[in-house]
Amino acid sequence: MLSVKKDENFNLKATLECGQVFRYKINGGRYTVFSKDKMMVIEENESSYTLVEGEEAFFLKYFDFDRNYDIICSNIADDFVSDAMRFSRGIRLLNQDPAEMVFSFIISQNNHIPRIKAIIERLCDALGEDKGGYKAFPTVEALASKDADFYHKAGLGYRAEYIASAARSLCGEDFNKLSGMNTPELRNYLMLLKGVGRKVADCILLFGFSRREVFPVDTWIMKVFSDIYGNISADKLACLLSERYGEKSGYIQQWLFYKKRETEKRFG
DNA sequence: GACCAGGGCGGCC
DNA sequence: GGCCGCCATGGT
Repeated sequence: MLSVKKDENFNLKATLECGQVFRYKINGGRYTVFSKDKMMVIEENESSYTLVEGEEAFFLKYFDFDRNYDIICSNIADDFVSDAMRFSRGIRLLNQDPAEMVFSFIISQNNHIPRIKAIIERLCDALGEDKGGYKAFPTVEALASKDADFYHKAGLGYRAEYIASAARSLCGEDFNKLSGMNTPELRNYLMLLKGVGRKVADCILLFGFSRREVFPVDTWIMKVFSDIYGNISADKLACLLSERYGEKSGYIQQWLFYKKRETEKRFG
């Protein structure tokens, strides 16, 4: 049975709660994580995490274990960034399913994380394949089989037609081909989908296509940088930060996002 | 009962 | 290109 060290490079709870993933359950020291049609059950011990259910190779790829986080976390230029890094140390960027990210982050727009999770769970229950004990994330084909009215009744509000439209657009699309596109090309392609703007596209690129040079700018990141850069548009800020932080952009974005939300949760 | 949320769209200039 | 009002819904 696979075990990994519980150290400064892996904090499972923070990794799951930092807003990059919507399908997981935490019961004390027992974590259940869902991705595409897979399920992983992980138990936390005093010094390690043990994968008690699920595929080992999938687990290692999903939790980004082919990357060296000592290097990623070293030589951080800005003080407020290294502060956030220390606060968030142990967060790993997950390698998630591209299609699942497309629909999850369309749902995420102008929405609270608890509600995003509830909506996604409802969609899985209604349209996901029964895997015996749990439901898979719905396939693009399954999502394309329903119309906007169905999603409206599922409580998606004005995002109902976005989901229906995106599903129809992506039906039959070759995601391996998409993975071969460079980041600007792929961003342009994603932004052709209804309901996908710069920010949602960047989340899909970062979490679904492992483009670590991308720096998604949402309302929380805007709060972090508004006093530094003043009155700047989210899109401009995203370009600027991606250029400044390069391949560390995704990690830095996650540290800042997590710290901002956690501290505001406590005091605000 | 406001206010806000991992924003995007359409209309306007 | 940039700005602005609106969009459903429900958690806090």
